[in-house]
This record gives sequence, structure tokens and C-alpha cells, in this order.
Amino acid sequence: MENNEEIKASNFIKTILRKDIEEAKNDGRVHTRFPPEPNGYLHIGHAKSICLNFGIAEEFGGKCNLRFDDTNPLKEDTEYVDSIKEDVKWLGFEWGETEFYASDYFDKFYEFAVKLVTKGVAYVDSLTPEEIKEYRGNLKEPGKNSPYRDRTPDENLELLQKMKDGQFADGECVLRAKIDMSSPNINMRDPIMYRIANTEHHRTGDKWCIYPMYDFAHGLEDSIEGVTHSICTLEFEDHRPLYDCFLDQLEVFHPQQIEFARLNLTYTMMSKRNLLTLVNEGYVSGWDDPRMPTIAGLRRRGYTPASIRNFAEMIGVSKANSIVEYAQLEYCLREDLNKVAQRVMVVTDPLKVVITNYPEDETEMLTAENNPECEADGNREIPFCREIYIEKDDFMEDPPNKYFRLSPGKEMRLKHAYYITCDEVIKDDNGEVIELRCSYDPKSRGGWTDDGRRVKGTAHWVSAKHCIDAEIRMYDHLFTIPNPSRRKKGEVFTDNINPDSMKVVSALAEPSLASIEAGKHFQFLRIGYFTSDKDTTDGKPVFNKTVGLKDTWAKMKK
RNA sequence: AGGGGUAUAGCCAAAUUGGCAAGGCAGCUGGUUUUGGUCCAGUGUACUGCAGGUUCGAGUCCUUCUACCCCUGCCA
Repeated sequence: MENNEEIKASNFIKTILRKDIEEAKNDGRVHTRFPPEPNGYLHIGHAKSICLNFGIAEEFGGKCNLRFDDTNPLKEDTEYVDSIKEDVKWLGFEWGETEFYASDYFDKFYEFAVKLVTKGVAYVDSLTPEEIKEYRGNLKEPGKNSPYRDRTPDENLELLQKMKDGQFADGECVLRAKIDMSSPNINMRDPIMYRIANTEHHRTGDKWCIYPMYDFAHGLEDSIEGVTHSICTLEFEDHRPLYDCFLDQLEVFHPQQIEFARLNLTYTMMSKRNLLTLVNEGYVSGWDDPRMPTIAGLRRRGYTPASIRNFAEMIGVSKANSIVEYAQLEYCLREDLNKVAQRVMVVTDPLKVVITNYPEDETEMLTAENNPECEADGNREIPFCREIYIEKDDFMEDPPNKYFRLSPGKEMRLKHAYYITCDEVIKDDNGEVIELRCSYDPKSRGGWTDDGRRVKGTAHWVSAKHCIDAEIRMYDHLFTIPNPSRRKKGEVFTDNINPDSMKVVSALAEPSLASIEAGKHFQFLRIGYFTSDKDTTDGKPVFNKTVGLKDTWAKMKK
């Protein structure tokens, strides 16, 4: 609901924005962009950036461009641009009719490069990659000038043309900005603007064999699009002088780069490289494995766009490195799912209960509300009969204090059905409880009596005669330690992978779940939120455990 | 003396020009409840990284120090 004004948290970026608007900088325009490189799948960290950039545009009446920063054909692919578009759309953001591509500006970039060469502030360097590295110096020592640094503009122009024309092999030469080889900021030591890559680009084909580097291209992309505030992550702080430098020298519209801290989450890993390893080495089933922090993974797991957007709003934006507790994400998820998920009954670890005083062949239909949080969702009918299953956990032969489920001689409510009392416990040869004999109170139909009886415990159940099989995939964190990127010496990140991050359980579900489509959210009463997986077939639903319900009883037991 | 950043409760994070240190998550207590869910109410000694200084008054200004993060791709 957009009409009840949400109170949005303040952050340092909005403070800058408000000031800029007040001072009528850029005529008071606010224009941001989300600039993913199409070389991998988006994850929740990107979601933070998406929400930030699109959110700002929305809040300040501006625009946000979706721009693919596709300047490196070696790593990029259309597969990724498709998935990125899908994910942004799914999160609920719209970028208008135009999607932007850095590759659309390749001609302009080249013109700008020619201009800088003509000005004498860029040159073609013929050092080998190894030599360039050597000449760059290091953190302690300044670099030294390339012997090719003083080539004349005419000479450079000619060489640049040849680079463009494909007269050089990969790595034979590069175009560099002539800045300062002794700068304490290594990015300023004559950064490379263009490199040669005789590779097809997924959008420009074989038109180009030279491709611009991030530092040269990015500010220009922003400038060309009229972006006012170019929001990126902290590691680009050192690049800002360069960002400014190119724009100043070219005398073009000058957006402002602002850096914020990327998102880290406990028990997860965010680096694209490591995520790729998880996929390639089979630790997970793919980019959309429900345990992955990718948008695709979260979606399949059952996360909702609203939950992720709300999370992004809730955690705020700052420049301090931080690790957000996973519980905060889960809170947002439960908050949303509680409002929308239909309640159903599913037994994951069945214990048979025979209701001895219930007629042998009778089946009756009982009314169950679909969602107590939303009356409009209505009711459904569920079958009840003499034999049912309840959760093993809901019975204890020798219960501790404050256990108010079923135990010998005690009464418990079956949700939406009847009160039952446990009369007899049947065990197998190993002494394990395999069946309960109970009696029900016909007066308690619907799960209530008006005689003032206090029946505290309520359990979910399914009818033995009518229930269906369901596969449930129970998930846990992918890593066993809160900060898997900060591990002990000598360990690789895969050493901390949780071997029990997925357990497949076959469960018994109420018959209404017999034919459902994928991607539906449910609350399995008293267990948690579950979402039907794409592996679901007619008659055999497959569910992903999205997140458990808060369980204060489990906490008490500890 | 490389450079660039950041330090506010277990976690995240606000704080107009210096003016009693928000809020959320987690935790804990109660209440409501046909989900031990939801909901409601309550709940914190934060020496604002340390040490000094300026000031009637400092998280905000000044100085010293410490810890952590980022930078030596023809990646972004």
C-alpha cells in the first residue's frame, strides 16, 4: 500500500541528495543507475544496491537506469543479462522502455579517447603486461615512466587507429592515461584506458577488438546518461580521483560518485567467485539452488520481493563494513509470509493415532480457515476419519513440566477437529512408540467446547485415509560458521560448508495440496513456511522449506 | 610518515547549525491466542574505539593514538 506513508530511514546518501536538491545542483534532478556487469547471477548484495538506486529515484522523483556494464567480452554473456533483467523485474522495479548498455557507447568512448590523445594526456604503451606491472611500482615504491610515454600525439593517434583496426595481437599494446607514475594512489599511475581483445562481444559482435577499461568507461557512461549520483561500493573509493579526472579533462557533464558498504550476511558468502565454485563443483545444484544467496536462489527458496525490499530498507546504508545477522532477513520473510501464506496441515514425522470411539468407515468434512491473518482468504474443507497421523514430537510418554501436547491420559486439541485423549500407547519390540489409541469428544467438533475446559495444546494432523505424499526439502545455512570469508589459517572456504544444509523428508500432506503449481507459499501449521518447488508434479508436490516458524518451545527445551 | 576509508548496545543503524544518544533485529518478562505462530505490553549501567583539549555544554570541533577494511588485473 503506497498511501500510508512509510517512514523511511535516513542515510548519508539521502542527506547528500537533499542538500544537492536544495542547492539546485543539476537543476534539482536526481538520476541514479544500477550497473551490473553481465558476468554472473545477481545476489542479495546486488538487491541492496538495486533497492537503493531504484528506491532513491522513486523517493526523490527521479530516474534510475538499468545499465549493463558490458565492457569485457571475455567474461560476459547474454545468459546473464537475461537473468539480471528477470531478477530486477521480480524485485518489482521498472526501468522503462530503455535498457542501457555500455557497449552502445563504444563509438563515443573511442572519440573521447582520440580527444585525450590529441590533448597529449593519453598515449599508446608498447610495454608487455609483465613490464607494465613492473613499471607500476607497488604500495611502498613509486612507479617509473614507460619509455613509450613521450610518444607524440600524432604517433599515438596513428597507433590507436592501428589498435582499433586490429593490427595488433592481444596484449601487444594498450592506451594509457598520462597522469602520474609516482602517485601514492596506484590507480593514478597511468591507468590503462583500452586493451586489445580479439574477441567477439555478445552485442557488438566483431566490430571491436579494443575494449575500454572500467575506469575510463564508467564515468563516461554515467555522464552520457545524465546520471547525477553514481552510487557504487567502497572499493571504488580509490578510483574516484580517476573518475573525476577523465570527466574533467573531457569537459563533459560530471556526475558525483558516492560509495557505500556492500552487504554481508552471516553464514553466507557473497563473492561471485566463490558462488561460482559452489555451482561448478557441485556443492549446490545451480545458481538457483534454494540455499544460494542469489536472487534466483532466494526466489526458489520462497523469499518474496516484498521481504527483500523491506530488508534492504531496514538494514540501512552506511560506509561501515558490517555483517548483518541472517535472522534479520528471516524476520522480514516471516513478516511478509505471515500475511500472505495459506495455512495447511502437513505431518513431517508421522505417528499413527487410532480414534477408538470414532465410527469405523466414517469420513466427515471439517472447516478450516485458510489464513487467520486474512479473513478474505476464506475456508476450506478437510477430511477427518478414525485413523490419523500426528507429529511424533506432539506426543511424549513421560512429559516434562509445561509440555502441553499429548501424553498418556492427557487431552489435546486437533486443530479444526476434536479434542482427543490418549488412552493407550503401542510400542514395537524395540520399545519405540508406533501407535496411539485415543478417544475423541464428539462435543468438541471444530476444536472447541463451551464448557470452560482448558485445552492448551493444539496439534496439526492429517487423515490417514486421505493424506497424500509430499517431498519436503529442509534447508539450513550453507556454512557452519557465521563469517565463512574469515576462516582459520590454511582453510579454504569449502571447508566450512555445512554437510547437512539439505535434508529430504517425505511427509504426509492434507489432500488440498494434491495439485498445486510451483512457487506457491504456504504455512505448514506449527512448522514453518514452505514454497512449492518447480520439481512439483501433479499429485506429488515438492516443497522447499522457506523458513521455520519461531519456536519458543524448542528454545525452552535447551 | 605509501594512499584511501571506517569505528555509536550481541547485530544493523539514526542523530537540524555542538544542546537530555532514535528505531529495527536478536535476547529476556508478562498478556492474548483453536498455530508454543501472529499480535500486544514491558525490558538495556551504550564511559558513542582509546587518551587528551576547546566549550556552560562534544557522538558532532581540535590533537595524539589504536583496531579493522580496501588498493600493486590488459576484471568490474
